Amino acid sequence: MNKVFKALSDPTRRHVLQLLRDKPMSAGALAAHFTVSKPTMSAHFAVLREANLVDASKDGKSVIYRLKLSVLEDALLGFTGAIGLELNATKDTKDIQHD
Amino acid sequence: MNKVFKALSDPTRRHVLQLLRDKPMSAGALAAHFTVSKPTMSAHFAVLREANLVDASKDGKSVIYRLKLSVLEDALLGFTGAIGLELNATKDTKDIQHD
DNA sequence: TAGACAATTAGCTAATTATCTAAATGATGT
DNA sequence: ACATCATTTAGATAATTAGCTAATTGTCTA
Repeated sequence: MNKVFKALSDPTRRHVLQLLRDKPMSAGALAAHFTVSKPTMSAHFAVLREANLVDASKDGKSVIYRLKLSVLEDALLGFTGAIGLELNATKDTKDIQHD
Repeated sequence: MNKVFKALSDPTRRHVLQLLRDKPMSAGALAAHFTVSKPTMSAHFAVLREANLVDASKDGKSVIYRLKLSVLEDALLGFTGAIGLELNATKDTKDIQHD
């Protein structure tokens, strides 16, 4: 959980997660949304992988990143639960279609 | 919001927030829960104040820290909303008495 | 097999962070 | 006024972080 919060402490990484919310994307497609260099983005991806927030799979020349929503959810719920902040997951993911 | 996530990236600071969940506490009382020095704790408090996550008020020789739950809630909801992670506040704080 | 393309690794730097001890500030009580 | 107690500030250091360019690895395709 500490790694998750460390990962979330950088705005670029939070934005990456946000981009991955809709659909998996390649490292290059993600990097295109930012002004920093590709090696810098690669380092951000490594932090997200290390926190287990994303999943990487090779597809030809590309690496496809996919958000692991449940890991994010667990970390956030773990924390809000400990704080007694009653954000509770509706878990009604029925109405949200992720293809 | 960035400052909130930066503040949350340190486990000591997250634990401080957790201790403040129940009741306001003095800097010294908070520091007593940790092994690091008091100046180090004071620096952590400064980060939490800077993020507007806590409120400090002087009471005699002591400084009393108080959690600002709504700021934490707003930052978390802002992020989960952007991600499309449907953690939603029940807001049934009826059953939780904060003095 | 050579070239092109996608991504990561290597190696570096500047800035930030967490930590410490010692000193300063500020309030209370004698 | 002075000693004491609570907390913060000053000043230093070691570790981490985000960023860069250049080089490497791996996969296609011509």
